[in-house]
Amino acid sequence: MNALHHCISQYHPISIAAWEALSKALTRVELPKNAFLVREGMVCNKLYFLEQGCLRGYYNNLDGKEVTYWFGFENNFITSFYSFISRKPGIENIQTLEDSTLWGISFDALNQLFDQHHDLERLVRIINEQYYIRLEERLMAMQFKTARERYEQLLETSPHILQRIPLGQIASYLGISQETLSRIRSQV
Amino acid sequence: MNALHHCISQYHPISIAAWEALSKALTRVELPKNAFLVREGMVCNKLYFLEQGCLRGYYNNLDGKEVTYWFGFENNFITSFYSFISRKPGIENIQTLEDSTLWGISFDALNQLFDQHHDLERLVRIINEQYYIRLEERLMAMQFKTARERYEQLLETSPHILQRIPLGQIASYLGISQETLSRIRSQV
DNA sequence: TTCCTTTTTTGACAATTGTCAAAAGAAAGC
DNA sequence: GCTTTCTTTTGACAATTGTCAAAAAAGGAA
Repeated sequence: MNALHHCISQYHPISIAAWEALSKALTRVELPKNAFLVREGMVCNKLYFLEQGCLRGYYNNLDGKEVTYWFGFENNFITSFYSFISRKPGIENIQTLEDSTLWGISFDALNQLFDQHHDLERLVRIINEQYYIRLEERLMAMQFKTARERYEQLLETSPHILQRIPLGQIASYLGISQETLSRIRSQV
Repeated sequence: MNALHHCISQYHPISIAAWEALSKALTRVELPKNAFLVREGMVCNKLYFLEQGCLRGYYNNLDGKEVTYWFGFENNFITSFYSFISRKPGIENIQTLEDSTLWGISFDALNQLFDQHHDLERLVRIINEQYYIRLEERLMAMQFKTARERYEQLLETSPHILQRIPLGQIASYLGISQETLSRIRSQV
């Protein structure tokens, strides 16, 4: 749980009371490789913090293909955001790509904590904002950069992805076919 | 200011005290068509609510082209999000596309209100979350849909954009060239 | 109205990326 | 070690989209 506390403190420090209440509400989750944390069609009731391992978010496209649009690594917050926020079934699956250790908190427990600890709600607001900025950057890249540029950007900003994730999933994440990504890599 | 109050209440009701404090902190801004609300290289110090009119967010790409990635209409919240949150200069310009009326609040004033009114911070957290979901949907479309599909989706979800915005800017927003969009339109 | 400016469309061609199929390479199990 | 399975690369070709240039259409101002 130290990793979570350290991660939190980089966003916004919270009171000891808030941290203690939060700690009590957390459940430890250990999953082997290729297990599912969230399945499509279900309401996602938990927000997770990933202490160790890695995961991907994907959905099954109409044509039957898996579409990976998201990876999670150590110290990332993980949930099926749309489902968790809207309380409706989501279309996304979240799957471990390695043996993983997470800490989870339920939607209800989190909202109760918000009522009791204003600083905890502030923390979450600030984290949300930072994740929004990241998403915005990704959208910009997707909208205005070529496949090659997106790959080179990934090499710079997240080289660890290349070492931990199969190429086909990275290609999907970049919005290109696996063959195109393979050709881009051979021409650098 | 009624429009703002109504808009807020659809996200999360706030106390009368919070609303009164917020009202006092707001400044009315009226801008003619083609005026700038935010300029690149500046720190954006205000969050706006658009009561009447429409705006676009864009930046100047390396090759000299304007890249439009965002439109705002009535009842939208408007800011240079990265700059407003991180307190650093942004690369984006925000420009009116029609005569517009907005209400603005400064970063400092908003954060002071957060300290005094927990429910106001909750409101902003919830609004942020809804905007995050919208952004996520846009990223999905950009990543996994063809130009034609993205245009048809825009026709369904935001037909008003077509009637108020020049084609070149819509094309940029969809991540395609104006010529391609023109051809897509002629083939429907 | 007429002129001038901006916006949209069209044509020709080039560049990028996708698809299908097969081969090569790497990893995991026995 | 040897299979078996999964992952990555390569080839050939098709489809999509971009670029440049010019024409057509639409909108504003005098």
